[in-house]
Amino acid sequence: MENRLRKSVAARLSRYLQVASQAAKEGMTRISSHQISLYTGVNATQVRRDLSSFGRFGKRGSGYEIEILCERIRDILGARSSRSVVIVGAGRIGEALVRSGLFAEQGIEISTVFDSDPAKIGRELGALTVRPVAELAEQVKRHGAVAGVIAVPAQAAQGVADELVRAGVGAIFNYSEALLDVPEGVSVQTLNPAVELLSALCVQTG
Amino acid sequence: MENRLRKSVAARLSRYLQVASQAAKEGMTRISSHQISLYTGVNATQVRRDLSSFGRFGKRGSGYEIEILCERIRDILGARSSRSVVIVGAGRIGEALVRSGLFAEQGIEISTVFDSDPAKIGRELGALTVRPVAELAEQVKRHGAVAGVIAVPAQAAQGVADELVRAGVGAIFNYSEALLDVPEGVSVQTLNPAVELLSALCVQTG
DNA sequence: TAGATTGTTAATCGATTAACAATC
DNA sequence: TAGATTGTTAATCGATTAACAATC
Repeated sequence: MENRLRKSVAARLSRYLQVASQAAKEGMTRISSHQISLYTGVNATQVRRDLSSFGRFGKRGSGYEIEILCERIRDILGARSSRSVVIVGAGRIGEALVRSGLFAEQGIEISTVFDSDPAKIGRELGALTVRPVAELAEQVKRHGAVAGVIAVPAQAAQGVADELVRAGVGAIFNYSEALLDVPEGVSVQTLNPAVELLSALCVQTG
Repeated sequence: MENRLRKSVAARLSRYLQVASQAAKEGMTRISSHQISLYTGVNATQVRRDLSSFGRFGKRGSGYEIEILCERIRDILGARSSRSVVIVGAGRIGEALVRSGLFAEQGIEISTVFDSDPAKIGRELGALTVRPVAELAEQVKRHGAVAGVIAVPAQAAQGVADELVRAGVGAIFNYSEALLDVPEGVSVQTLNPAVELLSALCVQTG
């Protein structure tokens, strides 16, 4: 229970940090709980409560100073993150993830990108080089990766999941449509743009 | 309140349908609330309650027949969906969405894909042809699109949002990192793979 | 000062969980 | 029959919302 609470708070803090970082990039210097609410969909009172539980760093009348806000949230999340993940599949989704600057912002390192297609191996993706899937276990261990992202076609997904589990990751993020079976103790989350969009569309236009 | 309840239920039903459809593709014929729970992350009791509120179509002892389950959920969602959306941006995310079969499965039509890059206009993406952004308002009206997906770089996102609003869509799904400002009455949801993954990672490994 | 927004309390609502009779 | 799973109830917990004093 204690753990569950902390996790849902951490997930929301992560969203606040993303919004605050982007707001800073767009030249804003202060942001209110109401604005954070607009951009994240999280209730404004909830935003204030989440933040105030870690100290009073808002200013009544003017909101939160973005620079301080980012720093504080990074501190709070930092204790529990600074983690490394690997991505399997250098296709559209894999590439979009690797090229996103959001991970670095939250102290999460994408340590390696794998693909099984010889044509893709060796290609540069941002700062990374696509490596052969055969190196998966070795690289996961070397970087101490805690999570693996599956961004391969559905028919290859279970095989990749098995290899990730064997390599020792505790969490899998599945961007394929496949239903993955993993041993107890390993968590799987299916997260693909179409799934997210459909759920959201049902909520919006229901 | 009534409306809010229905919407959250609709979003969950959408996830159940996605899992059931995929299970059918993988050759399964029956599925239990526990299995649906494993694959969606929604509590098994919640799954049973959501489904039983629309009638008793499970079989005690053996679970839900997938074919019947899909049919029933499609019926339930069908009443409120059968909608059309447009996608702006034929890059990695736009392409991933267009090529996903999940939309058709839920009676949602991706009616048009736009891009501003002359090199991309005219390209075939699945069954669609990439069209110039200049046609946006005309196409939104012709297809009665209720939602627009923004899958363009952050610096172009606000302009696209303005055009979507002017064209009359009520919901925007924002896959860029930009913070969008829209008039009251238009909903915006930011949904990008990196954001989703980061939130999920905080939940998993916090 | 006046206006705005935080931090916090209290009330309500929805989700989660355990439990179990009904029944396939 | 025995085993499994649904449909449903009851208890608990977290999220949402309204409200407002404190204060920048």
